[in-house]
Amino acid sequence: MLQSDNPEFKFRLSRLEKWQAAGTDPFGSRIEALISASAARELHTSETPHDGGTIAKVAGRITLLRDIGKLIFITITDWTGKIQIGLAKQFLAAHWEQAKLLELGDIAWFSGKVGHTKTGEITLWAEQFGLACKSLLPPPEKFHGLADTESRYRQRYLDLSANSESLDVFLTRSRIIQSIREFLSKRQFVEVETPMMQAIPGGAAARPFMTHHNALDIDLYMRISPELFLKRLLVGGMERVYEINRNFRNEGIDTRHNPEFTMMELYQAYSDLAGMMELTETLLASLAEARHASLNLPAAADGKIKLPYGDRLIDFTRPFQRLAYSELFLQHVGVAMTDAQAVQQCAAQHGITDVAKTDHDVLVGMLFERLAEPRLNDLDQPVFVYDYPAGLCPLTRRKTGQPHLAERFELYIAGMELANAYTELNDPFVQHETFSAQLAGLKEEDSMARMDHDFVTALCHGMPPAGGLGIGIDRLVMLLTNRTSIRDVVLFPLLKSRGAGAADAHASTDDA
RNA sequence: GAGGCCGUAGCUCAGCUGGUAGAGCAACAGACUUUUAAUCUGUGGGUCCUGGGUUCGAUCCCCAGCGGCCUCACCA
Repeated sequence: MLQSDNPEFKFRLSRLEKWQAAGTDPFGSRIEALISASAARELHTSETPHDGGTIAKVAGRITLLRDIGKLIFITITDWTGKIQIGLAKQFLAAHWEQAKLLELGDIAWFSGKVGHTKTGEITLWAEQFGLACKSLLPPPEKFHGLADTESRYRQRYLDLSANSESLDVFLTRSRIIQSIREFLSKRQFVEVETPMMQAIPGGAAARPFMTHHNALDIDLYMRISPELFLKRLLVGGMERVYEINRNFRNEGIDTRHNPEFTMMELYQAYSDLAGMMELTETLLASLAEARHASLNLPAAADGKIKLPYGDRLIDFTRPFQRLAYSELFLQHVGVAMTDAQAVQQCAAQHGITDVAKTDHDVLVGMLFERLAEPRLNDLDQPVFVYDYPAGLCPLTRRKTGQPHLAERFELYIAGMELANAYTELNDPFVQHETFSAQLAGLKEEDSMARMDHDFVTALCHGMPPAGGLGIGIDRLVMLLTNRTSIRDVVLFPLLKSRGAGAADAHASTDDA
């Protein structure tokens, strides 16, 4: 049997049987006419008498229970908050026995007048109540909640029900994504879904997950990016498209990387890098402003919108800082990025091997990541880094008159790469060449250049000039909810399995 | 992949120099009609992550493994 060795389970099971003996289904069904805990609290006014005014019916999980004899105070929690329920023997005479059966973790409904206690606590004085669902296992500690990180990730349902901050993060995540959809809808973007299983994993530089289709007997890859499909839609005349969905990258896991992560990618015909910069800045500033307002943070005297992140404040006030890649390179690496000889020398000095055989732009990229990028961590303001070495950007339009540069920016906030945008490459000749040319010193999966003939054919049919943008949604949520680990904003982050039989996510609660 | 830290009751955590484990909450029995993490009295509850080793004796020391967190490497 389930949990047959667990004494706690057995005690709760005996309570369940008492409910059944009284004619109550312990795993009940639909409940009508409910209002939320916060709505019920709002029914209370300064004129409301102690023993209550308006009748309300609420339901939720019992998170606190104080039985003081002929009176029981229960705090129930739903996803809008908490409300105290008062159960008095004198008002519930016939059902008092059942009131005494309620215990922590049970889900129950109560209806009665909303009043308050002598200490002023808003209280629904129950006239009727019922069990909605019996809980057979004890909830986490009522005061400290569930603190063990591993349990919080493996048994997220306990984290959500015991830790209100965690629930708040995920409700906020949903609101953020909804705001993004509304923002893009106002700008006439349409949302689409493109394949997550792809024959050629394109659009980014990352190792893909492989899978296999049995009936067709073909290997497929989980997508690392939707880019090449979204751009095909531009060719087809869908002038403003976006997708918010998962990408999969078979790489290391840390506080900023989960193997599956959510990305928003959009493409806008007849726009360009500058258009993407304006869109990004407007979108992020408005999201930050909304978050700032919902946190009830005091308005700064200078009108700036600052949100706490870790041990600092990030200033989302427009305009964001803009720094040219070449200037950052010169400043932090110490040589001009166009000076091939100096770059080689410098690379060798920093322990990079095979300098002579490695492509110039790749060396520049390595030095930049090593010496310049870390300095962006120190900034308390979002910063657009723009005009990347062309060799690193095989899907990006070259800068007019400066073919060694690509019209690309990356947006860094608090040391995280949050967004990446291009003026899209629509020249099929250049695209064919960058797909073909393996940059010296790079493995194929690191180069972003995998030949996709159909994509080149699409470009031959003509893709309007366009701007493209990708925003890491998980990281954005991290920033806006002040979480420094991506696992705190992904509902079910990938963890190692706990081994056959005993034990994965449900080790402590599954069949004995 | 490397290094550091961690794993003790359902939950949150103590545990000294190596001498077979404690608290709070939760549970169980009882008292209590205005509590706020209610309070009070009493009771039960342990594969000290797993497997080896050292030792008269290991939660503690050593080795290996499993899992988690952090830093780094790779990446977004």
